[in-house]
Amino acid sequence: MIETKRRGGRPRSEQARQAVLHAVDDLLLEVGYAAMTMKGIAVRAGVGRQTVYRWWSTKAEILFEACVDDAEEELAVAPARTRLAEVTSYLDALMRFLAYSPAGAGYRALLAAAEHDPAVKQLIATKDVLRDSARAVLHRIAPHRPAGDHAIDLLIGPTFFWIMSGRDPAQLDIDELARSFFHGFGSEEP
Amino acid sequence: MIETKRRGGRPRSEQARQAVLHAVDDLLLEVGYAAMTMKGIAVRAGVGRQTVYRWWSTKAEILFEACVDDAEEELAVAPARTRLAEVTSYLDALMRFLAYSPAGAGYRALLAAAEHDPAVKQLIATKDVLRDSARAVLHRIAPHRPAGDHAIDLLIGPTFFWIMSGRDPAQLDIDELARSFFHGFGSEEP
Amino acid sequence: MIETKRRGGRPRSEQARQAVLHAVDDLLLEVGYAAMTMKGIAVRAGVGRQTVYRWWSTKAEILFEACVDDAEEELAVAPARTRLAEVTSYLDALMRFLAYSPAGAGYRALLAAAEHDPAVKQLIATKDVLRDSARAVLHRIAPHRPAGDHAIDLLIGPTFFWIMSGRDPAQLDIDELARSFFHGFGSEEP
Amino acid sequence: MIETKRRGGRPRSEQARQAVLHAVDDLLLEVGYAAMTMKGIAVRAGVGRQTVYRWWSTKAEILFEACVDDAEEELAVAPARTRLAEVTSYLDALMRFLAYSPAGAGYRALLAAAEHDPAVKQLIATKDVLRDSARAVLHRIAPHRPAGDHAIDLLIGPTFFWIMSGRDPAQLDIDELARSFFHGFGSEEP
DNA sequence: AGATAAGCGAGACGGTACGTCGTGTCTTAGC
DNA sequence: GCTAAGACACGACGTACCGTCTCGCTTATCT
Repeated sequence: MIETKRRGGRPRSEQARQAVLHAVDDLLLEVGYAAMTMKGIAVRAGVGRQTVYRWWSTKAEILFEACVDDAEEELAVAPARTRLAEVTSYLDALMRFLAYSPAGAGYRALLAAAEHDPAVKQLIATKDVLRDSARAVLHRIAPHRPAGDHAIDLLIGPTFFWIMSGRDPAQLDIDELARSFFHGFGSEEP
Repeated sequence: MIETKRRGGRPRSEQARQAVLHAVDDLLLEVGYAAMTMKGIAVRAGVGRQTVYRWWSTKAEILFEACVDDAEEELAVAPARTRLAEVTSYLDALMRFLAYSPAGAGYRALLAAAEHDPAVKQLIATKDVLRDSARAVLHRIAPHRPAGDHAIDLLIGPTFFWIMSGRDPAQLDIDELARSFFHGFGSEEP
Repeated sequence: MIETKRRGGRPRSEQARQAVLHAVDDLLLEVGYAAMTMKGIAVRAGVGRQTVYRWWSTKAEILFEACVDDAEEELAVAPARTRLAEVTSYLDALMRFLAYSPAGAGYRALLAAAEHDPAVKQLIATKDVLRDSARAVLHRIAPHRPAGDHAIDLLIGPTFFWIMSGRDPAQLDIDELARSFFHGFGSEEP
Repeated sequence: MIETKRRGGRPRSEQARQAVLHAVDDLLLEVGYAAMTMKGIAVRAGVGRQTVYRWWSTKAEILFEACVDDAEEELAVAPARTRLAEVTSYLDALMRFLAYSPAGAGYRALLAAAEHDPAVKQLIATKDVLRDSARAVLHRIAPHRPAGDHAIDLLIGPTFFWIMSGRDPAQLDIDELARSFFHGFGSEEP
């Protein structure tokens, strides 16, 4: 039996769990990650503080649980006709995720928190949604290639840097980026 | 004259200023950005808390002032014989800065803080050391090109993403990255 | 039932309350009222600062709660054989209270603080231990009189002024004061 | 020569001295003794902080200098026809001084501060305006008596206690108090 | 007349208490 | 035995005032 041992007692309230996850989603957009507190989450969810601490250690854990599923879904793009279209479509999804999606906001907050806290770094390493999504795309457009990290970084890096350095997402030229992915800086000889 | 207006009053103590900047440098390495507090900085610097608040609003501001000069210096690479060597050399400096340099640790902490605080985002936007350094390199290897943001992102992005997503810096293949910068994902047709 | 409403939540810690009251008692004697701080009280009591602020607003409130019971007890004198003996005995208790008793030191500090802070003035007005004690004595020696404020001031005033103006308590002639209370300044015609 | 030794240097600014004394007077009424700060006094007087500290150690010293002359003057009553009138007139002046006069407010603040600070106690002991004024009255109405402390306390005490315990000054029966000063609590035998 | 010296307003200095807030733990009553 | 409520010890927050110091300047007396 995989079922966890339970010897009586009130079972965990799924309602409380959902309330906490939604509270985190809401608070992230309303006040931002830094101003989001465990106390605030509990109050917003209408839940006791101990109930929060019983199931999660930090706000990062809650946020991770709250946004990882959405993130995976948003980064999974449908196959396209050409390889260029496939990459373009993926980069578009990536940009939208990082720049506009609530789940993406959560992910960015977690990445930032990871920079300040090794525990968070370890947490998000358990499910690398960004690299996984890119790997899937690369596997489709070049099934005979190993799809190593190198290609993944080439694919994600420029868009990632654009967003993370605070540039306007609307001014990112996805098409040009997709072309450069295949052709590089230019035709000139290095 | 650029001279600051002074109508009496004790002048600012350069000694106190240096003590605070050094304290921030030290504390960043010793306890990390998250555990660094304004109070801790003041105590470590042997300075009154009001003196810190008088000249800086947040620890981010202090850290920015403490590491921006070093960052600029570390990212300025000497010209190389070939364009490939130039890029390789730059990517190496970039990787070392982001992954190993104390100034780079400060910069990463600031980037992360910017994700949580718009004020910090604005602060680091006043002096984009990363983009500026890449622009300088690109100007040398392709003087006839405008050196737009697109090329900058292609150059920095992959390395930046590698480091920021927590990968081992030692396993980053700088040479391959430099080649790909010129040639793209590969010879295959999109 | 007078019972306070309680719908869950950890109950107030009587231990913490006592610790705070004792800390105030101790600190008043050790460092004096002026040097006594909310922070110092909390530390001395081994209690969080929030716990102090949760139940009291100012050090004056704590001190009031800490010494009002003792004050009442010390000012309640046993009935004596003659009216003169009764008054003498009361004035002696009053002098000892104001000049030597720890509770009296607290009361003097509160009277002084009331002079600087209307809130304290209002606080000590809720339980006028001095006037109450005098009223009790006057009621015993002259049950047929209304025991108005006038007589109370005649009774307490001289001793009170002697102590509050910093004179040596030992040189106060209680017997003479008691006699004067009945006979006034002297036999001379006004 | 009593003149202080001075071998050159700018003389003390009488204008600054007056500004400080007036600032203290004003601030005492506006914000009260407790909220009055050395910094606030300096700012209000338009004077450097060091200038205040150069001539006075504490706000109590300034206040003492600012109100002692007025106090003496206000407590000096003109001779009256009868001894009863003399005492009544004095008690009235005493009540007005303690309850309504700005100088009296300063004096009450100093008395209160003395309760918290021995230095202030010592300061106001150098010039006991209350006892001095009462002694003068007693000397006039009973020149053949030594005018010891006992009579002074009988005279001042009741009014002093009335005011200091926060009673409404308007409800103090000066005439009754004056009569009682001569006759005591009543005709009953102790 | 020039030097010397002390007072002046301004304001930064190292400290420390303020009252508030968030932390993670605990102890209730209620379901 | 999980829940909501809320008190607990702890410590950082940013502000205010402490008393001291260091500026440039002014105003006097003493060579």
